[in-house]
Amino acid sequence: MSGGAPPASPAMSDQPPIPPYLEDLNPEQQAAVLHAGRSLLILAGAGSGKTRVITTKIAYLVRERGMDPRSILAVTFTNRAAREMADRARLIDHRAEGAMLRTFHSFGAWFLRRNGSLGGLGSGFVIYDDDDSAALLGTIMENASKAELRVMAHNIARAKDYFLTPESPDLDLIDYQREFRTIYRRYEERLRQIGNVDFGDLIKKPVEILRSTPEAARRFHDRFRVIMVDEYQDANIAQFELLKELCGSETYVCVVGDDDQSIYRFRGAEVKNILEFPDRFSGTDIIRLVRNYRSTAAILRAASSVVGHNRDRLGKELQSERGEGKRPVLAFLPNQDEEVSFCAELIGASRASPPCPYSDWAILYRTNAQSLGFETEFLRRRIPYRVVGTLKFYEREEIKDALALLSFLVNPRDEVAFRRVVNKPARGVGPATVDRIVAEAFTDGPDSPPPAGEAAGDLAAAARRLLPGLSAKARGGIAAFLAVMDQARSLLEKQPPPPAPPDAADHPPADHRPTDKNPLKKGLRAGEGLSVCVVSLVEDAGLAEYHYSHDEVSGNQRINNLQELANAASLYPASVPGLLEFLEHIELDRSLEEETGEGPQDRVTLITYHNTKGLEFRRVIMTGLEQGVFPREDKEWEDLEEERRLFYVGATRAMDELYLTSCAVRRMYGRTKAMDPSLFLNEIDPSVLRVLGAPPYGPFPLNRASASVRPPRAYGYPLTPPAGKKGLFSSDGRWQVGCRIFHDDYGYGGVVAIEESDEGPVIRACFDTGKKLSFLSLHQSSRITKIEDDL
DNA sequence: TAGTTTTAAGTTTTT
DNA sequence: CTTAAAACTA
Repeated sequence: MSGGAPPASPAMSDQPPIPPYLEDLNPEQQAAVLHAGRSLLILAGAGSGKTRVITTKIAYLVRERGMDPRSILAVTFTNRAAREMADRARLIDHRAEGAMLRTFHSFGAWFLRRNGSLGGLGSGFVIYDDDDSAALLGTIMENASKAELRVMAHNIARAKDYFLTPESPDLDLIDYQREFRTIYRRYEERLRQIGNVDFGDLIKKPVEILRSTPEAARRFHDRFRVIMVDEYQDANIAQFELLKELCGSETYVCVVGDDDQSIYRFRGAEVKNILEFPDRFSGTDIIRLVRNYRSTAAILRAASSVVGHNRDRLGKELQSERGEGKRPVLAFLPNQDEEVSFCAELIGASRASPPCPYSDWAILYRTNAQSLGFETEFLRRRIPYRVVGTLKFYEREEIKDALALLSFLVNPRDEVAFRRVVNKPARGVGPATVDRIVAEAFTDGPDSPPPAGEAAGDLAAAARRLLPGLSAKARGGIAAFLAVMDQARSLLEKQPPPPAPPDAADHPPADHRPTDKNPLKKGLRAGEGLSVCVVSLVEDAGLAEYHYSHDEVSGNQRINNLQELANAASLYPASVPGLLEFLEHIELDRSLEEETGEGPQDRVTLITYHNTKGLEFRRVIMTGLEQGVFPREDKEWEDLEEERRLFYVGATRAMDELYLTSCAVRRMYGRTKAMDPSLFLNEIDPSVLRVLGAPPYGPFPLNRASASVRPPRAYGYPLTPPAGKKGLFSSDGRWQVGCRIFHDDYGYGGVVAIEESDEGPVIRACFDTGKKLSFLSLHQSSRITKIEDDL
């Protein structure tokens, strides 16, 4: 680098000399870091080092400009990005730790905990997810099917994305039906009475509060002098409004985005936000980052040619700084099993000579369901993998039940939680009783404002009031339920008064009694902190016993899941704030923490295209490039353009090698369906690809020459036992005692005995999990595979 | 009414 | 093929 002054704005003339950690940046990046005008829009292509610019800028402001880190707010869209940004900024200067780095939603929750009262919200609110919203709508739309409720919940969520209230004229754009407005209004009303918020409220309510309370706005403008937004192209209208309200006249705002990477339009993201940013924030400077440090030129060419077919884009050409590189490989495969095998073979082959770590590989797919095939096959082949994505863990019945108990504990107005758990396990409390309690709790009429403090809508209090008038059965059940809640609450409240920070809980609560009191309790272990409360609640409410006795096999798993939830809770203090923090964390970040230690760290990544944003891998396989899968359905115009951007995002994750796979036939809904190659494949100049195989109907139109390349060999592995091995063979010669097998459900095992019967050989197998299974050789289930012994 | 069996439906993508 | 919702039985 020349060492000359970077192109900075005139105001920067009194700059100190360039610190060493800036010297590695290219001139545009440096300019972005040093920029100090009014507001800055960074148009940053994939792999152009935008995260680096933001983190460096944070460190620079703290270190060179003497800025108080607490006055810096950086907003991202995913928790992963927030964490990574914090880590990287801290590496440059530890003081950057003091900056606030959060997702939009987590920031909204943080704001509302402190300022919610300005909008009629207590600090003890719980965040409703889409399922909870649908459940609440169920109390409004008496006889609607689950599907209808979900559609309605979705529409309301979208209305909030667009910052539309039930009164907004534009509401018709979401759903033109007359009832929508009414239901949305009633939903808001009920949510307000209950005192909880949904996802959309985490953005929308702060905006409303900042607008209606200038003092609050001023406080924020005083505190946050610098605001940065990453992945700005994914901001929706409501988030844009929030950004505007957070910026005072003195606030420096810097947003970073790439219009080609906007992939959340379906969730209300508006590319307009980028295009119109300079109009909305006067004095905006624009810096473009087009040098790509991640991918080879060959990969960028393939990625660009697809997104280049989009009409609505600013248009830019990324310059690779990494040389030409290998041509991406496009493989046409017969079906999805071959696709899975192809991936496994590629990965296997890369482990030869200079072995390539598993973690260099990522397999991308369009829908989460597609991970299944890879998982089973990789398990079988012992290829270590990790699945990135939202965890189904929190969708599980037992977990949701436990969370509902906890939610009700902190907010006794939570009707959704109450309805879910008051009679589970059965306590003889029927719907009629529940309805009476709810009515009693919320009778104060629709337009009387909820009195502060004294619980209007307190369902526990209402239940207690009604107790004498209930039938004996219901009375007993309600009393038991209330007693459980009371006991759990006492665990939270009579904690030692010294404010115990999460990690300074050096005196674990005295009594962890695993099994004492009740012999039926199936040993849920309480650890530290909040887990004591979780375990107590789950056991006393009878949930543990309920699931345990329900069914030996799956019951055990459910107990394990509950145990895992309790373990997670042990990181939080056993107090009401601790519980709120725990619930909020679960609601807002459902990706599980990287479990450290367990299993190998070197693993292949299985991930949806959407989830890859911000990540990079040396080798990427983009799967399912078929019409209907990717792009999904027959999308048109904007929708199709969004799918192209998604392709672009996926392809630009690859540093060194890129593979594309397309199947001729795919199983869907259990039926086999013939597939056409993805439209995107036609949009890539064939000369930039190396093509293996051919699509089902005639040659690949754009590359007849390469199409003649011999198709990949049949992948798979031996199904016959290695010759010359001793052992007891079945009469049909397919099995021998001692041979290893794999079952999709039970895992690895071995054949322990072979008997002959009228219907042929009977194979008796024992699995490593302890499960035993017998089956006829003749009727070998497709779930069972014989595998070669590792000798 | 609770728990079971039968039938229908369905798959984006995420905070 | 899996999962959720309606239908049915004890």
